[in-house]
Amino acid sequence: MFKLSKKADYGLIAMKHLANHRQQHACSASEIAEDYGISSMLMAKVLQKLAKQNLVVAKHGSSGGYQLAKEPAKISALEVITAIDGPVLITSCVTSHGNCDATDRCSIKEPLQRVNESILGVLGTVTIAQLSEERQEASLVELKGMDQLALSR
Amino acid sequence: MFKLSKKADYGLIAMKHLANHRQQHACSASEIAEDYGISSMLMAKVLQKLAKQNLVVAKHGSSGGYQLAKEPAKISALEVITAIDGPVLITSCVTSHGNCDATDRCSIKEPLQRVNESILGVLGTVTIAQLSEERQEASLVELKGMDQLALSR
DNA sequence: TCTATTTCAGACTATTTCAGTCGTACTCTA
DNA sequence: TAGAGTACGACTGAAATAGTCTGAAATAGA
Repeated sequence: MFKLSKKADYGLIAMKHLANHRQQHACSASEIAEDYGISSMLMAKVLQKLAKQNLVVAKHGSSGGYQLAKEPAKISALEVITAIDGPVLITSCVTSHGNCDATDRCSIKEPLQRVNESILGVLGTVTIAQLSEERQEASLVELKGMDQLALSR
Repeated sequence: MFKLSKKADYGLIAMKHLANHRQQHACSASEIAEDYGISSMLMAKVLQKLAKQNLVVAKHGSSGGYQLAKEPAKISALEVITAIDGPVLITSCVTSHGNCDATDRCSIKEPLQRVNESILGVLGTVTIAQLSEERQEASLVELKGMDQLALSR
């Protein structure tokens, strides 16, 4: 279809949680998992992937856990999603190694790549900070403005 | 992940093909399928779905086939994709019936919905006509401009 | 009216992907 | 050094997807 994987969802939730608890101690995977009613095993897995991409920092040992590696405003949703699910590719053709068996015939590839970039742009624009600020007018208006632009012509 | 299904791909390819052969006779499913090296059974299935949503018109009988129901410029990629894969929903939470079992806790839903709308906007902007015009400067520039807008801030 | 061609519809199978679990090893801190 | 935590890969079951098959109805032309 055209959906985020659940893991990516969880990743975004976790990032938001960490953003809201920046000042405090590191949050353990199970702590976050409990807050949202998700299996702690699974949340741990998601956080591991985020840690591998240096989006969060892991702190071992007792009273350990995870913390954001950067400021929430400097982490985009796109980064989180790609960290977990790999690169965002709208079609399988789009990738560089031509696994599209109709390379020359599949004439739709090139324009779709452009669409893909647009979507990357949208996802890249949204930051964790925007997700976590509860419903501050500024960001919502900004996003809304963008919608209209995209729709306008 | 975050990909179009192959069927949606095929759908777009078929629509483009039909757009390029508008003036001529109706194209049969197997004719299109052969052109792109896809199983004709599968292509038929895809076209059936498109016909059900009134994006193409089917003509039964010998020398029958499919034709576009509207002008290529009036059909968006979004229409084609939703016709085949159903509504585009970035998260499973986003749907109206709350199948997100953490409705009140999953605080990420609301901002993601906004992102979803942006993506719908992008897909709704791209028309079959734009896909089929080989590489006419105008449309490319327009799309490029949109990318930059989305990326800029 | 007969036949060939083509769409239509839905059931069916196979394959791939995804979600989630488990087990074990490693790393800190108290 | 014990307990709390991360790290990582293998594994399983379920669900979505891709693709096939069959039998029917519609149409054009001989």
